[in-house]
Amino acid sequence: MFEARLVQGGLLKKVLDSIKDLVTDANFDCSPNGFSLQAMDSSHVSLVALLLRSDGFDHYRADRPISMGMNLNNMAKMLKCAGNDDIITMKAEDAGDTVTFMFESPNQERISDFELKLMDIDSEQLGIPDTDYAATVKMPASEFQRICKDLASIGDTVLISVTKDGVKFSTTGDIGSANITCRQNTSVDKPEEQTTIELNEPVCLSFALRYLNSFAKATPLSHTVTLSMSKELPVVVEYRIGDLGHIRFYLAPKIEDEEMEDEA
Amino acid sequence: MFEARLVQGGLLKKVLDSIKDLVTDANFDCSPNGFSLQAMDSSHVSLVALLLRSDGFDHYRADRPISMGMNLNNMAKMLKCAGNDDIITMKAEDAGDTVTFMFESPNQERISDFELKLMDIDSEQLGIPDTDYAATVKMPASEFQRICKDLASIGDTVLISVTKDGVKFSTTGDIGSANITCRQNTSVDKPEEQTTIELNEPVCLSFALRYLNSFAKATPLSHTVTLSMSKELPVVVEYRIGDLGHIRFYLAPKIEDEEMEDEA
DNA sequence: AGACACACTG
DNA sequence: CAGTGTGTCT
Repeated sequence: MFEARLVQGGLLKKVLDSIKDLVTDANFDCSPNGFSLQAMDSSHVSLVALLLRSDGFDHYRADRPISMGMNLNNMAKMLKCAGNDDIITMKAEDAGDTVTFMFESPNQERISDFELKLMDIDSEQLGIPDTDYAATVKMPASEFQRICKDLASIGDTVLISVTKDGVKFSTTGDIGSANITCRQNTSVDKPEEQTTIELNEPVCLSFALRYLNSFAKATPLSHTVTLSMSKELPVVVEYRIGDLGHIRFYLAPKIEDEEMEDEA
Repeated sequence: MFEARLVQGGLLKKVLDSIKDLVTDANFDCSPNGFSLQAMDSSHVSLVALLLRSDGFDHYRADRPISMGMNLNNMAKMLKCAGNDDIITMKAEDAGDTVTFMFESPNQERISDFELKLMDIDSEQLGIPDTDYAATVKMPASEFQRICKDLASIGDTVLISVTKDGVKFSTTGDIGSANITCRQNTSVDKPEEQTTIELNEPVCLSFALRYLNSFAKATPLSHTVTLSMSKELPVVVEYRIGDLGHIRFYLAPKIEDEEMEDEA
């Protein structure tokens, strides 16, 4: 038996909106630790890892670990039927083939329950090592989203260069080129408006803007985003979800040779 | 000679927006009692009945009853040319083949008139008996609209069950199933946010969500909607239009056998 | 011309 | 919070 109650149901709605365009089907793992998901995007290029910790829920019970395979578009469709301030409860039997979403309006006048059919999904759970990164940039999520959107109108690849002073996003395309530099600023009043850089070693990596723009759909979840990078390793784009957990996106950098392949 | 002046011209715009997708051509009846329309939708499944009482207009004159056949899409197109707070006056000669819509901006700075060609339309005027219903549900129109929209994303038929405690909307589809229950609440401060149930006998009827969603286009006309139901009889979905009249939609329930036909 | 994003109002 | 209306971008 699995049961999880989240008073801030709107968070779950936003979580699904942020990954349903990237991943079509995925297994949610319900364990005593929490409610989590790890999946490759449908083109098998990037990886999404979601964790909602059990202690972040208002009630949580997972008698034994179960895995629930869902079509994320269908799940999102059902969650759209919840109000943004509804309380959402998920329930599933250990051996059942459905999951139930219960929505309670804040005043309890309206109670809905939606039953979604589960599906069997092959999934390779990758072990993701907890690395120390050469550079970690923390910046306002909306600013990162804006930059990725703007640069995508010029080119399709962004070169991210981090030095101790700041982070530079560069692209080149048919019509010209662009560089956007964000300087470190710890001086701003509000922490969520700060851009901070932790640097062990300067890094300089290229990524496909198309995926970064997909990741940026998680912007409504958090004021800030964290980019963690090391040479030749996938970037980690992380959005914290209140005190509930986080969603992390992984994307391998483009290598020069690969860029040529893309053009072909 | 027919002439009717409505200071709240926006109401007429909304009325047309709410029926033009359901009914393409219809006769408006202009009589001393008021301005009314009764028509089947284009697939001959549901029925629309509109009544705007003469005393709700700011000026009203109908020397003798006339019937004006119009293409509702064309009429709606013309009304779109009126501002939402324009004063609208309709005029027609007894034997003419056109109707004139006059729009006056609130400050009288702009006066337009649009002439629409009338057409001959066959119409069978059905007598609608004034029944006592087994159950009448009054609820916020926006909530009804939301429920019909949400459920249509899951299934195509809704089962409406009314008991003295509340009204339950249920559907089933390929991806799963859903139930939304609204409890009676007369305690809320504002009457337009209340859900109230008048019950002689519990009822349980199925309807095609497609039509209910068309009916719900009338939501901008009123804060509340009334659903009147009796076993095996068409549901009446009524929106009051200020103190001007009402618009009523009728839809026959699905019978089990009919549902099977739909699948074929 | 249509769709999306933003800002505003109920 | 949600719907509407506007403005912008594709």
